[in-house]
Amino acid sequence: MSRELKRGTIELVLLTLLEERERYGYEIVAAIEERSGGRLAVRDGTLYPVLYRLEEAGFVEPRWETQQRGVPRKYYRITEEGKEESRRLRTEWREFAAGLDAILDRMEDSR
Amino acid sequence: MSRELKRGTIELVLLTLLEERERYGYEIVAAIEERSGGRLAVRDGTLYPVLYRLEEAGFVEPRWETQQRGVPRKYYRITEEGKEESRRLRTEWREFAAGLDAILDRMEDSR
DNA sequence: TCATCTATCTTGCACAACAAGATAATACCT
DNA sequence: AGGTATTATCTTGTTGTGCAAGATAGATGA
Repeated sequence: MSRELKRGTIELVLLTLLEERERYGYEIVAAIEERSGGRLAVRDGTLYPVLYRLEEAGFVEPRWETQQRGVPRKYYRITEEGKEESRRLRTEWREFAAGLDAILDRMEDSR
Repeated sequence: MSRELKRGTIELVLLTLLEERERYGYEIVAAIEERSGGRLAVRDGTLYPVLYRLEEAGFVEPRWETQQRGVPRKYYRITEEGKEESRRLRTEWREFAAGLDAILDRMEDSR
């Protein structure tokens, strides 16, 4: 899937997945691929910087968890501000998609 | 509307509008705003470089038209390759939107 | 011991949309 | 005629963000 289309949507995807429950980065990478039916994919090198941006903005809060077995994981929890931002981004996405579809819908192959 | 969301979609929008009929740059700016119900907007400084990219790729062909009155206009016509590209981008957009919606749809406010 | 897996993190790059402004021809108003 | 506004195209420099590539490190198993 084109890199450009993803722009501006990854934050919304992360916040949405974190609204369901706490997750750690590596887990989110897999969740995105699975939940989108393989249509979306994000590299971990992309994901971590996004999580830092969200953290700095106060939308998520991290918590280290040392496992019985395996490497320590950094779990992220969404904040109230994060939920608000998620709603805002979701609305913006829907507005955008509706606007674009309004242009595409006149094409003969349009759905 | 956020700058980032638009990324990668402007070429599709232009090709779609040009599939309907020949248009010139300044006209396209207005058409985008009108047809999207005011939800999308693109500046002319953004649009012209996109048209050059499309021209260089062989997806559109320009033609100068000197008006009886007013400044000369550069009309763009879509090529066969351009129509193919338009279909390809349209499919890609729908796949992407479907993938993203699959993630969003589990949220309680999800439509 | 060595490879593999899980997991986090960093650096540098690419590229598209935008702001801001330049240019030019014409139209309108006084 | 002169001055301002309108239509229209084009250019330059900035910015943000996704990605490739690689580093690090602990745990596990052959």
